[in-house]
Amino acid sequence: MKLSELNSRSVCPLASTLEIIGDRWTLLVIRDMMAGRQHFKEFEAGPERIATNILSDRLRKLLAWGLIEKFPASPVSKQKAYRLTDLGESLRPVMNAIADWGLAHIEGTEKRISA
Amino acid sequence: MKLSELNSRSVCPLASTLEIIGDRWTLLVIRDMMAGRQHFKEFEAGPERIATNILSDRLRKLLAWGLIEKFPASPVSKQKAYRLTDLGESLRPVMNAIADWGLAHIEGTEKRISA
DNA sequence: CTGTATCCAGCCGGATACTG
DNA sequence: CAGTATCCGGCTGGATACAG
Repeated sequence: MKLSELNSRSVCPLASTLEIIGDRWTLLVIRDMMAGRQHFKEFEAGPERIATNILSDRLRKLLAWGLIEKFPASPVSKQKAYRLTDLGESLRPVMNAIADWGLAHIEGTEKRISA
Repeated sequence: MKLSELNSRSVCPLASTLEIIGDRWTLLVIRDMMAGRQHFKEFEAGPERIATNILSDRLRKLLAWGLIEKFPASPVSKQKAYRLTDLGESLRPVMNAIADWGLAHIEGTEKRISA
């Protein structure tokens, strides 16, 4: 299911975007990639402890939508890694807006992304 | 459960905010209020056809978090209506960021919120 | 290491009926 | 009008095992 084939509930850009990022996990995977993480294990090791089946599912969806891509982790090994496409990168303002709100209004949140 | 008592999955402001708006309905209710809607029936009549039990649930949560409030719809009648609190209003940049992204990247979306 | 598969409890949410 | 209640199918997601 490509982004262009997304069947939205309505013509509303908010509702349509929520079909993609309107859940509790997708944006966290994207956050990790924005922080430079590239491997399955790295995503799995995040502080929220995403389950492997959920992670697998989200990676598949993000690939299908063209928000992320696989690439060779090194020229020699066959190992693959994930990174954001330009389209995925374009979510950065969205991520920042959400994170900024949390930082301003939810007690106990911290700016630094845990490494 | 007040916002100050939100038990987040992590210290990450993104993850924490997603505990509140990380679903496919909450932000749509907020959108409707930002568009001036105030009554249960008006939210229910939105283009995405939210189910009444879901709407009821989200209104309750938003009230508990202090993002919306009830107020008398008119000085004479006892009718109540909903509106955003200042805290709820502060989500506007988040809403706009998400809607802007959809408008730019998802085909078929339209700027105008259906009245 | 990078995932996929499976079991399974519980929540989400659509449809509908009903109450104040 | 403003919700609450209930039925119930299906998805979400945690735990664990397993495969390439």
